[in-house]
Amino acid sequence: MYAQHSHATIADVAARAGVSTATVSRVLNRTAAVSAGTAARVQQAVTELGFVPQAAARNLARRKSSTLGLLLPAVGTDFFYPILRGIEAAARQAGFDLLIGIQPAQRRRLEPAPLGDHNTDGLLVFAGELTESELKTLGERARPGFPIVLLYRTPPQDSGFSAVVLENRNGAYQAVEHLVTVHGRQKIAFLRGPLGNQDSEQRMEGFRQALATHGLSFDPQLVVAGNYSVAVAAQSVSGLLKDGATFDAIFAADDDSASGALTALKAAAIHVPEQVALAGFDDSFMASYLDPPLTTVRAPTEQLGREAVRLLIRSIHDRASEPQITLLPTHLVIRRSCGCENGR
Amino acid sequence: MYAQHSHATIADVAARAGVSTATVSRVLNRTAAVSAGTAARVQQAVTELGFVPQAAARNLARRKSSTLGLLLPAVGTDFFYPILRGIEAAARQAGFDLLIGIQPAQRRRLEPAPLGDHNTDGLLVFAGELTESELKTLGERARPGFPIVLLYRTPPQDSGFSAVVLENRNGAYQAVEHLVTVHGRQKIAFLRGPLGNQDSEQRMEGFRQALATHGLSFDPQLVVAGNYSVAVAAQSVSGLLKDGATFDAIFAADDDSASGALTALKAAAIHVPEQVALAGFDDSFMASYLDPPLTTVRAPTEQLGREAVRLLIRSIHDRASEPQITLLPTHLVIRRSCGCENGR
DNA sequence: ATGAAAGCGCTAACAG
DNA sequence: CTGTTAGCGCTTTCAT
Repeated sequence: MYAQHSHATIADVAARAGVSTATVSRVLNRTAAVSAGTAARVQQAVTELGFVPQAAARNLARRKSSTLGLLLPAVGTDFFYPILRGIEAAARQAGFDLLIGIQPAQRRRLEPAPLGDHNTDGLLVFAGELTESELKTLGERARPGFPIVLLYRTPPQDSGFSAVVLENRNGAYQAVEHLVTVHGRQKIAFLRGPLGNQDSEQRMEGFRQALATHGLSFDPQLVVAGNYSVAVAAQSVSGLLKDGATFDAIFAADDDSASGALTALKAAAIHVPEQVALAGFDDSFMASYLDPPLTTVRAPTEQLGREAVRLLIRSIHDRASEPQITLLPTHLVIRRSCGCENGR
Repeated sequence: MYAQHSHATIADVAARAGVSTATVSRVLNRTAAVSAGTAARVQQAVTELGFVPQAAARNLARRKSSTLGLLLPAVGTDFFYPILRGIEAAARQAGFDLLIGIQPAQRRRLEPAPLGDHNTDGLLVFAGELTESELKTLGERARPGFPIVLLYRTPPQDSGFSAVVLENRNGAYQAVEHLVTVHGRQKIAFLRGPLGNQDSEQRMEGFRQALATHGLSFDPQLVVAGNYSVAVAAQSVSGLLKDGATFDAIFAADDDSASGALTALKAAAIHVPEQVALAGFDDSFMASYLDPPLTTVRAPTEQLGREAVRLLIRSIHDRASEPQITLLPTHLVIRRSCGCENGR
C-alpha cells in the first residue's frame, strides 16, 4: 500500500552526501557540471542507500512520462513476440518504458483509453482490426499532435500519424511470379486474410499484378478466405477441393493460412508441391518446419518494431517533424513447398 | 517534449465547475460523498475539457504507481501471447497499468532493473531462464516486502515470493500412462526441455513415475534434448533413429518439441501413431493442427496469467499476506497422435 | 560549481 | 457536503 515508504529519496542522498538535492539531481542526470569530488560523494551515497529515482516524481517534474504505449489486438499468435521484442529493446535503449494495452476483441467501441497522453509520451498502435474511423477517434481523443505510430497500416489522410508498413505488393508479386515462371503454374488460388485488412489487400494486388504481367487470367472463384488462421484456411481449401475447383498452386496471404492449406491438401492426398505448389507470406517461426518447408515472403518483423519506435521517439523529441511512413522491404525465401529442390 | 502543455488540469476543471480541486478529485475517485448537483457540474466540466488525470501526478500523490511490471525472457513464441492477454486483462480490470520488460538472452547479469519498486507496485516474473541466485538478487534489490510473483517457477526458500505453477508431474503421468495402458506402448522416449528448467524436470518425473507404476524400466538412452524448440527436437529424434534406437512412443515435454518430433518421424517415413505414438505438453495453439492432431496435456495458460495477477494484487493490497503458491491443474487432451480415433 | 526555492498536477488530511 | 492547505519526490530557474 505504501509502496515507497521505506525508500531513500533524493533528500536522503543529499543529506548523506552533504549537498543539496539540486546537486544530486545534477549528477544523476548530468544536467550541469559538478566538481569531481562532490560527484563522487553523491555517487557513493546513491550506492550506499540503493537510491533509485521514483518515476512518478521525475515524470511529474519533467512534464513527460518517458513511457511509450503499445496498443495490441486481442487476437494473435507467435507473430507478436518478435515485434514486441523489437519494440521493447528499442524503447529501453532510448530510455523509455513500455506500457502495454490489449484491445478486447469483442468491444468495438474503444474504451476511455487506458493508454494515452495522460500516461505516455506517444503511442504505437497495432491497428490490425481498427477501422479508419476508430483510428481517427484515437487521434482526436489525444491532445493535438500527440505522437502516434501505426504498425502495418497506412494512416488516414491528415491524421498526422506516422507508420511503418511492409512492401506487400512487391513481395506477393515475387512469390506469384516465381510460381508462374519457375514452376510453370497457371491456375493459382489465393487465400486471403480478413476482409479490409490492408496487408491482405495489398498482397492480393501483388498477386493479381503478377498474373496480369504473365498473361494469366484472374479467377475470382479461386480467391477464398484464409483469415490469418490455420483452421479457416484448411476449411476453405477443403471447400475448394470439394467444389471441384482446379488449381495447381496456392498463394496464401500469411503462413498460418499456408499451414492450414497444407493440412487440407494432405488430407485430400494431394501432393505438395508436385500437384499443388504452395507459397505463403511472413516467414513466421513455423515456416521452415512445415513439411515440405514453406516457400514464403520474409517480413522483417522485429525490425518493424524497432523502426516504429524510432519514428515514435523522433516525433516525441521533435514535434515539428513531419509524419513519416517507412516502407520495409520484403523478399522471397525459397524452400520446398513451391517445387524448388534447394534450401530448407 | 512538453507533453502536457495543452492539457486541462484538475484546476481547470474545478474553475469551470465552480468548485475546489478537492471536490473534483472526490467525484473523480468516489472518495467521499458529493452532492448530486455538484457532481453533475464537475462531470460536465470533465467531459467538456476532455480531462484525464495525469498518471504521474496521481501516482506521486497517492504514493503508489498503480502499475504492474512484467518481466519476460527474450526467447519465446506463441506461448506468450495467451499469458500476456490474461495478465493484461486482469491488470486492467483491477485498475493497474502494465509495464513490460524483456530480459536480454545474452546478458546473464541483470541490468539495474528497468522495472522495480521505483515505478511499479509489484512484479510478475517469467523466470524461465533465471537461476536461483538471480532470483534472489531480484528480491534483494527491491525494498523488503516488494511484491513479486513468479510464473512457472517455485520460489527460492524464504524469498517471500508468491508463484503460480503447473501440475506438471501429474499431467505428464496421465499422458504417459495413457500411452502405456490404452495403447500398449512399452518403450517410450522422452524429449526433455532445457536442462534445469523446472517444468521440464517435473514432467520428466511424471514420466518416470508412470513407467515405474506400470513396471516399465527407464532407459536414459531414450531421454533426449527437445529444448522447447521444433528444430532441436527434430534433430534429436533423427539422431535417435540414426542410432538405431527402438521406441514405440515419444512423450515430449512441450508441443513445439512434439511438432519437431513429428517432422523427423515423417521424414523417416515412420507412421504416427501406428508405429510411434506421440504426446506433447501445453496444448498450444498449433496442437490441433498438426497431422495427426496432437494428443497433449492442456496447460491453462491464460488462466495462469490471471491468477498471477490476482496473487500479485493481493499482496500489494495486503502486504501482511503470506506468500502463496497456486498449483494449476492440467489434464490430458486426447486427439489422434496417441492412437485414439476420436476427437481432433 | 552549488544552494534555495518554486513548482509539476494531484490527493488527503483537516476544518468548517 | 465542500474548501484550504500541505505535501508526494523530483527538476529547474535564479541567485550567489
